[in-house]
Amino acid sequence: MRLSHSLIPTLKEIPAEAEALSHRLMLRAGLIRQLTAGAYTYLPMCKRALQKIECIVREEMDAIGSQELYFPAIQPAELWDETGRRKVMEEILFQFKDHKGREMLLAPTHEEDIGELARAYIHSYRDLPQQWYQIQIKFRDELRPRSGLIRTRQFTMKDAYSLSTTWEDLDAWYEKNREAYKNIFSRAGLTTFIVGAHSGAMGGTGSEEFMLACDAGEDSIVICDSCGYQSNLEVAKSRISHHEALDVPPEEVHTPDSRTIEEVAGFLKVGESETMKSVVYTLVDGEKPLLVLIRGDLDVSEAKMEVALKGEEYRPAHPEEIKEMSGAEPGFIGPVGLKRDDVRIIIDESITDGVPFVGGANKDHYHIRNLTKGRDFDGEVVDLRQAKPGEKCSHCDGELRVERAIELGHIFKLGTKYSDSMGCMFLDENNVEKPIIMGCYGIGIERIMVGAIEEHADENGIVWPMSIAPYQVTILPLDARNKELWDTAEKIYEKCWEAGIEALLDDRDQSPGFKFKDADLLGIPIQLILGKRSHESGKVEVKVRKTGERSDVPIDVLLEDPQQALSGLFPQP
RNA sequence: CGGGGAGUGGCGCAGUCCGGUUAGCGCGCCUGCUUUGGGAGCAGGAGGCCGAGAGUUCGAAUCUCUCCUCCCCGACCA
Repeated sequence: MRLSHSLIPTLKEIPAEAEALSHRLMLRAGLIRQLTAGAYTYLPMCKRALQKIECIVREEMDAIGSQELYFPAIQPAELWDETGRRKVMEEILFQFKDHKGREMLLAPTHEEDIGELARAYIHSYRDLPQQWYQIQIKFRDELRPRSGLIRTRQFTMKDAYSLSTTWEDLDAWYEKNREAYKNIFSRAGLTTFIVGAHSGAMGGTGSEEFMLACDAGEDSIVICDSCGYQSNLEVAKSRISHHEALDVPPEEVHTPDSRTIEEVAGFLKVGESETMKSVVYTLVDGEKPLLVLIRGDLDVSEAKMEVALKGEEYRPAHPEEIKEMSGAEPGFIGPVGLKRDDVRIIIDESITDGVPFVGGANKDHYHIRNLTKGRDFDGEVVDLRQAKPGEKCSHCDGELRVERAIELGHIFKLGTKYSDSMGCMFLDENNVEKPIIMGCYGIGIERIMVGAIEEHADENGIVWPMSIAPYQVTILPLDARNKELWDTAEKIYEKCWEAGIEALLDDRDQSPGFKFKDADLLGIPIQLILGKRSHESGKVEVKVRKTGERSDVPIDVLLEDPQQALSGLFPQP
């Protein structure tokens, strides 16, 4: 590509809307242009990088025996009514009617299609196992798109689905995909963490995420440097120290207007860790109250809550419901003296037997000192606590640290959730009908690109890993009036393409400084610089973008066999 | 959805509080001349219904109301 006639609109100034590093660089390097919130035009440089990424993903998927197919993005809404997910995912669905008035939607994901396809074609254990995948656009009307391509309303996903007859076979596919993912990310030049994750509404029996540490990420991961434990913060385990058990009688105290933990602890002059937080929810099924108890200085992880409730739906209780359940306003709730006797109580492990805490009295403006679990109240004990940096690792004596991270991929053991709801059955060798056991494996294509920019960029701009670079080489003839030098540049450019090297030629009439700055910003791995001096001595200067290293290569050597002349700078086949 | 911020040529901004010639600056763009190893210089030029609508006024980018859009934090996020 010749830069003189290219759509690579680089910017000297940083557009005001961009904060994330990758977002700023993508705008400055002319990769993307925003059309509306969460929807970007992918300009040529961006499109090329994405295509490279897709190729890598495709190769690795094919290598594990996964078959590529392609589902429609437009879907009949009934398909989504079948699994109930039209309702569940309502907020993020783009819905519309076709010209006949039929209700349609743009697919935010494709499990329904997999189910529909599997039940149509898979009938026997002889058909299994199989894995299907696609690289497809997804539409999600995100509540808040953000940070350039990190969270958008339409994006490209590679989603794969394994179909197995047994749980052991699911494990095998899960492992194969896990390995393929490692290959994909390392080939794309990314350093990823594999962390235990929350399966969320996807259901299933286990899941892991592939994360890239970066400030612009939306997730937090917990890392223990001494034993290597890694987890998504929302499900991370940690150890905390507990206060001593004491046998002191409960005592009601007047705590006027002290509602929050901070106010209560301050009023009674005790530490927040000596108080107990009571959070009230309503279980949607049956509208029953749920009381969650946790130490005052700690927070509940919603993800752990979902796990504890095994997917049972819940919502924060309304103030009237709280009043009705406890007899007191929010702020004075506790486990003792509740109005209703059908309150389900779940207790975080931070509330240990025998340790006295200050908790709500279920009476306005009163709390109770020395509430003690096992003596005054009890309930199901589960781990609900969100880990914090500085806490002890649950596996060793190390200290946990927390880093921001971006989720690049997620692998799930789905199990039979969709097979059950959509009737995806097969007959086994004993003529017994069984549900297909599924796995599901996703990768955000754009996020690989964003991750590569985030991980490798320096103060001068993007630094593409060779494997996903839009072009491998950029040629910079510095003196537009020097006809001979210009011709050499043209020849090198032609030769590169003949040799299978994707080259960019900066044939614009610009100053050397301008070309250098632009080349660095664009981040093409190799720069071939043709200046007057080196040209006169028959040489081209080769600059490696990543390291800044420079070396000279004779022009005739380069023209003879560019691949050979630049070998060492290209990844080995 | 809660909180905060912003909409003025392609990009970055000033002007708005306190209404008043022709809306200004830098970058980019066009023409010419000079320049050519880290975003060149000079000269000339093109490009704007100041987010939309309604109102107040002799007069609105500026004041009032309504709406729309975008960004950031949070909530949410198979």
